[in-house]
Amino acid sequence: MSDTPKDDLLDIDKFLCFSVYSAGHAFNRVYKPMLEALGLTYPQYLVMVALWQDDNQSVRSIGEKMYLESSTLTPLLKRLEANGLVSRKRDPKDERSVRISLTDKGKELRKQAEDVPLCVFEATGLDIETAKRLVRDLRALRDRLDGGLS
Amino acid sequence: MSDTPKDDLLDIDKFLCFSVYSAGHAFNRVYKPMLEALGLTYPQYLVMVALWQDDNQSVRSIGEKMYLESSTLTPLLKRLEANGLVSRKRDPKDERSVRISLTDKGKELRKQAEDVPLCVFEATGLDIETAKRLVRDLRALRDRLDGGLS
DNA sequence: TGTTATTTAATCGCGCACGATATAAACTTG
DNA sequence: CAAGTTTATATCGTGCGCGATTAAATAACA
Repeated sequence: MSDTPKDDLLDIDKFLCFSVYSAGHAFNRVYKPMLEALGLTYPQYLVMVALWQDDNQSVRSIGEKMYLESSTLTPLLKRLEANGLVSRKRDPKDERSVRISLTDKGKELRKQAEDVPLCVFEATGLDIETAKRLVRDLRALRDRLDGGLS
Repeated sequence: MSDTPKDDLLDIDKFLCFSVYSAGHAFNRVYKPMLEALGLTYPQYLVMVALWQDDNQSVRSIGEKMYLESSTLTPLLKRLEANGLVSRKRDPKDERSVRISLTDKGKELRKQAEDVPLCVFEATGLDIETAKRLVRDLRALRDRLDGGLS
């Protein structure tokens, strides 16, 4: 009633960016205790999922899928390497790129991480349809936001 | 066809956490160049918005609204203080708490930041109804995720 | 061919974000 | 009022996340 269209816009925008921001932190808080048992952080877990889906990727390929820069990934991957989960080798066919492969230990971890997604999904309290719609909306949002920059 | 209900669940969950994660980064990327002109980072901007709405808050109060710990806010607020945007003073009525107040410069900045929200909203490419629904869903999601921990 | 331009990672500095811990003020009990 | 507890902020260490820069390898082309 008291809102002008402009106030409405400003409010929505403020809370949209913030609702994404704080929901991201909330996810982190839920994942953290579960992943601690696996010796992974939340971003490390996401990288491992990408590798479980598609092993032996270049840093560049992982970066494109995760929307992360090499300045973020290089140290993260070195930590995964130090924990014995992945190996980092220069590609013989193109020495500029580094290929990331799962070690046996890294492949093993997949089994131990098997029930994490379901636990998190239950923590969201969402039904499948709402979750699907949220995923669709957020991916479209991200692509719009990123698209405007390129 | 090939998806069992379980696969379905796992996929949705994986992408829900990731879609929030990557949308958060995308927002950051859109805000960054706009806020650079104001000398603010994205989290600093959110704190300033909280103060523009309600001046002279305690660190604790800001932390509750932002879902951030004092270990995050203290250095952030010191940077805002160093930039002359806020003042930090112990509350005489309770010397444990620190009250954060906007300086004149901090109040001035509000005008310069006035058109940021609309620019960002336009970058989202969303209509008001979709944005409102997203905000509602994400806040509910965050509260569910956080609620399970307490 | 040799020179230039592009691509790919790595490095560095800064600013979050949080858990664990510390410290000091305020409250609670006996 | 003294001793122990709870509260509010600060400090420290670790790990992202990114822009700017660097270095090395490859591609492009005159």
